[in-house]
Amino acid sequence: MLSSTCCYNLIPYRTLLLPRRHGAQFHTKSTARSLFPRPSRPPVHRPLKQFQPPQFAAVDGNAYTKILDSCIRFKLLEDGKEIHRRIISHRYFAGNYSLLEKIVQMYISCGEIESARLAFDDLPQPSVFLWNAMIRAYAWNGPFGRAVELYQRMLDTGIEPNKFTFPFVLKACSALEALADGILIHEHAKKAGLELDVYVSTALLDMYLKCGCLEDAHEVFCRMPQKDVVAWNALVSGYALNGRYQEAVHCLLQMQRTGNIPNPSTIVALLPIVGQAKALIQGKSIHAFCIRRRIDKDDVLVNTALLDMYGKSECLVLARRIFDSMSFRNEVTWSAMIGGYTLCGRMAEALQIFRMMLREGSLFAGPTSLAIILRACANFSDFESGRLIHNYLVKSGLLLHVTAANSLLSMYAKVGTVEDAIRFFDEMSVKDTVSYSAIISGCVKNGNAEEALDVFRDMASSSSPCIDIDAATMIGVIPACSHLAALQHGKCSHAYIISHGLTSDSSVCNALIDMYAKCGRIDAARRVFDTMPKRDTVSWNTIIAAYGIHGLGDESVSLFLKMESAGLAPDDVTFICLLSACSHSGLVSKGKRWFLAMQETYKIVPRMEHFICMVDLLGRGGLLNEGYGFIERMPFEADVRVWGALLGACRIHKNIELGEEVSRMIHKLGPEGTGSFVVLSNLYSATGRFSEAAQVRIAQKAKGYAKSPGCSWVEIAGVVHAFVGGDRSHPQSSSIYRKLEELFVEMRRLGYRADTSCALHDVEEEEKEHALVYHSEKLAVAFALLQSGDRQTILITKNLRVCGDCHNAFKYIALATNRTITLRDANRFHHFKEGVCNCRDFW
DNA sequence: ATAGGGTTAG
Repeated sequence: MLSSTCCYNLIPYRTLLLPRRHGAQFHTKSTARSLFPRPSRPPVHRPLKQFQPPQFAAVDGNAYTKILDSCIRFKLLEDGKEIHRRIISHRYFAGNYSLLEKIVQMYISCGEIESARLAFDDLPQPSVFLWNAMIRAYAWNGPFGRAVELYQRMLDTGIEPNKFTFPFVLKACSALEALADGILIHEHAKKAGLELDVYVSTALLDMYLKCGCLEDAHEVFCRMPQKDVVAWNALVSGYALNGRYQEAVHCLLQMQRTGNIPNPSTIVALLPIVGQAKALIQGKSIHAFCIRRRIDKDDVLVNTALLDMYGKSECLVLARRIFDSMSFRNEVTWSAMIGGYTLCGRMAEALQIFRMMLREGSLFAGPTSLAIILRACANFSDFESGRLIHNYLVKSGLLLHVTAANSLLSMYAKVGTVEDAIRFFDEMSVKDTVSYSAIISGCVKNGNAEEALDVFRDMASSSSPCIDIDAATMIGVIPACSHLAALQHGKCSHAYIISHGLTSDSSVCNALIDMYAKCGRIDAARRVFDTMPKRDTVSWNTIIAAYGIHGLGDESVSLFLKMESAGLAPDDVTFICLLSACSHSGLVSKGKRWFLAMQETYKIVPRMEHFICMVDLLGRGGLLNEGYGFIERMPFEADVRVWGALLGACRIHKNIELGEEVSRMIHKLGPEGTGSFVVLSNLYSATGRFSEAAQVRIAQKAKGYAKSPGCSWVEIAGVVHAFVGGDRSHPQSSSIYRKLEELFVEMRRLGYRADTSCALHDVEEEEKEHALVYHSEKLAVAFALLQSGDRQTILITKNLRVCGDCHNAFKYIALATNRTITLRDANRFHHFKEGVCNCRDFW
């Protein structure tokens, strides 16, 4: 800053020190400034000297002290700096510590923490007051770590902290969630006999709550000599923020019993968790309390919190009533209303409110509101609205806001195409961890796991400080490994998780269990499950499903029973996992019993998915007619997937009459996807009715449904090699085909005969056999045999279900090569060893 | 007071 500007700035002090000419009090910074408007041109013609007494050194410290007081009060930085400069240049003041302390205070009040610190460090012996001021400055503005550091230095210097020091440094600990430091400071406060001071104990309470140590917080609270509403509110909000609904409500009741009346802050702290718990009855009674006490009158915060609570409890009528009755609404109010409609699946109203917000509310929709509306677009696959919001984001410049951009990215990843999402991702000006995580999981959800791993590699090599791989990222990456059955990648992810201390995160472990199971390593999956510190419902569901796809249904059932004794209630997904496990292991009667128990004992209303499992269970077990009757007795109309399960079973058991009947039902519903066409066509082929099979194929083509090509892949030394049927694109194609020919000679010698009923077309036997030879899984296994070491287990993954001939062929391949081969198809695992497969004879 | 990325089943 030029000194001329400083000269000008010095003018006001004189005025300030004079009696109030304007007869006005200076209450705030803004009034102070408005009373002294800056002149439009730099007042170089009014040099400082004009205001200096004839002998500068004769100005005593008192005058500067008074000027500095004004600087502190009105945050006049430039003026303060000038005084600082003068004090430095005149050694006369060098020993005037109180003046130098004022300099530090001045810098703090002007928000110049670094300058304050420099001045502070120059002082030989700062007073306790100044230590406190400096610690407070860090505790309020950050960096919070500095506050703790300074506190430590204070102790090292031999200064006793007082009742002001503790609250400040504790506030910094809260912000850092630095529990260890907090506990140490608690000890110091105890020793200093200040633990029970109102401010210290309130700060301790707050620190423990922010660090999630509710028990310690409660202990501090109990010992507080006077518990005011503020302390009670702190406790309520602590429980609420940590998701402890029961304790929060209990605390509210206790508070009232001891004569403390909840105020708006209490209500606003409590309501979010009431909404989360969907505790509508409690919510209503809180609402009634608000009406009785009239604390909802014209209070935006209380009303918005009430509205949000009703929205989260899916009680839109009451939410809307509050919304309509509010005379003043802010952005949060509108967003909460939109969020409520979104949660209940009412897109039209959600969008309507959003438009109203822009039109009537004369509000600018901020990043948070847009995140909510974009989530609505994603949930309802409303791509068009999403694009409109994209426009709005571009126009308003909010696209530069990472949160808003990430919401948009996630919308594209969920409802758009992977290409759109990737294009948008590449164009994002700022990317952070969330952006990367969103695109990775988006790719996986759209079936492009390879792309996901590519993005992850980019992410890992990025040097940006905003990008660090966290638990949520890994939860996106691990399923990519599961999809590809890329065990090496999965193991690397596991290593990363261990080395970065993420093993305590249940969701990460759940993803790992799933990954190991889908990569054929049920043993490793179980080890993760057994060693994880805390198992939630998803953990149990995952391990039950894991044994299910390995055909170990009995283990699934016994885990289900263990889940109960571990004190976790099974949910609807648990039963889907359990029933499909029974189905894959042929445990028909057990499955039936659990389906009944689910409704009677566990009071779970079966969803479409449960019926799919049951039809699959009955159908695979050969009880085709029972399956048909089961569908007819369903309480709601069966969808394509339920009939598809039965059709699949008809194919396995070669029941053509029922198959036709079922396919008629499917066509009545209108085919979704291509599955039913393929299954029906294969059913005809399997029973030798090739012309019908061909007709189905033609009908499928005519209606524009393409069959997704069968594809198999295998991971060799960390690289995934993929094959489609008859593939000759692989660089080692010729040796693969040669290997396959060799294998066939040996397999035929052992008794293998091609099962041509699986071939799709009405062609000569020999030609059919030829088509079967080059099914993708056979190519993959030939390649794997060429590449992998002698005794290694081979894992092949296929996107569709394995055909009967390949299933049979794999038994002979395992026998001929004396290997264990695992084949994971769209449905389950097949382990081939010494000429047999662990799965029951469904083919 | 609203709040971006996340695991299981079919």
